Amino acid sequence: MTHDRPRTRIQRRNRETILDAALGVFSQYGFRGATLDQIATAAGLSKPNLLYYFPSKEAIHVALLSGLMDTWLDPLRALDANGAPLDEILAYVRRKLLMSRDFPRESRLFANEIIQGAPRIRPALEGELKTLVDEKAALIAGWSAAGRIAPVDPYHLIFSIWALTQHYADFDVQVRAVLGRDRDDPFDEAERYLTSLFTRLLTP
Amino acid sequence: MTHDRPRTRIQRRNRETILDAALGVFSQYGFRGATLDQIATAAGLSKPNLLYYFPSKEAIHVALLSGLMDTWLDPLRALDANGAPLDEILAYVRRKLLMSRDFPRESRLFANEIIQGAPRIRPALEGELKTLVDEKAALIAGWSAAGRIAPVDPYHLIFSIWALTQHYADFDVQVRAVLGRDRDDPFDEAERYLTSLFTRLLTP
DNA sequence: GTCTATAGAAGGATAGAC
DNA sequence: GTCTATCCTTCTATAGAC
Repeated sequence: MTHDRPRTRIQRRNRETILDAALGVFSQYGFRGATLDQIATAAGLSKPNLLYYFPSKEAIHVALLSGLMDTWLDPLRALDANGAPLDEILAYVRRKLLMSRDFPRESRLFANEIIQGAPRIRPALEGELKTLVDEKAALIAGWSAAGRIAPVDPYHLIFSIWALTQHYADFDVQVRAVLGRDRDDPFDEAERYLTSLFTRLLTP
Repeated sequence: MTHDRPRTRIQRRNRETILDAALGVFSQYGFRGATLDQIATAAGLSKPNLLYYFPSKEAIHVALLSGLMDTWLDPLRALDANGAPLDEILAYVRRKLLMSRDFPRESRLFANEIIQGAPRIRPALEGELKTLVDEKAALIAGWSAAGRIAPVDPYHLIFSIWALTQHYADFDVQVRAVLGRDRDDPFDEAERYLTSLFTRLLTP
């Protein structure tokens, strides 16, 4: 059963190589726009060899997506009810921005999936994702009601954190085209800008 | 020359039908993921008939994109140096949010193109787009320096307006999945939230 | 202008040698 | 485990009848 749990080191390594190559291709072209040829070339393997490790193109995509949702939600999970409200939210913003900087392909893979109507992860959106957001929104609403941060819609606050941080990964090309080459690293600028934005927004 | 300037009413109407159908397909699947069959079916025409009006799949895509950039920048162009700074920026946010609500397919078409590295509109990003943003950023920087709005990086302010408004079009599925069915129209909520956000951010 | 039929290339997946 | 060869489907685009 090569397609279930890899046993040898070679198998594990090849699966990783394939997933890494596939991440690059899927994140740029979407599921339908990506081809096994592109992935095989990027992975340095033959097309049939790909299909020795994964039963189909879709299986590769699913493997990427199922690992992704957890990684994607980790920064939000870490939002701590016992911390200082503003600090907690600013730290969340920074974690999310770091993910955009360090894992832009994952961000674009996710964006592609959502733009296409989330055909493969809609259940996770309405389940796992919604559950976690509901929980953290309640926490933020509590902070807000207690006057520890300014009054704010907690759901749209979370949306705005997603939008503002993922923008720097998903629209990287546009950001760099507009800023030109004579400026700081966009992510350093973004960190200062977003910190200031959320501080002003949330300070009571 | 059917592919240049349409003459008859039928030609114009069919070209519009095709472009409308293509907008739906390209915006969801991206250029490579879209097929002429899908577009033909959506347009209610045969595949060869599509290629009677446009010379190729790419020509349809290009036709959509070239019209798009102008439409996309109109709300920013309308930012008026003679208006009240905060009102001008809030009005810009509202115009952009309305475009997300009323033209989500255009927003996703643009998002797909950027995520894929902007292979067809990179020149427009570095030219037309950058020029306009530079001009409006200078205007905003002037307002900021004069103390008429709070100090702010004008480029990242513009990015944040794009990110926050386009998010409600491009990630519509996710927004609705998280909010569930028992809430207001997301766009009404978003308008209140974004107005409040930018008011707090920019009030001196 | 619109259709059926089809060419020719590219795509996903399998067979079978090594 | 990995490859070459190949099957079958789908895709873009064209030919040619009407």
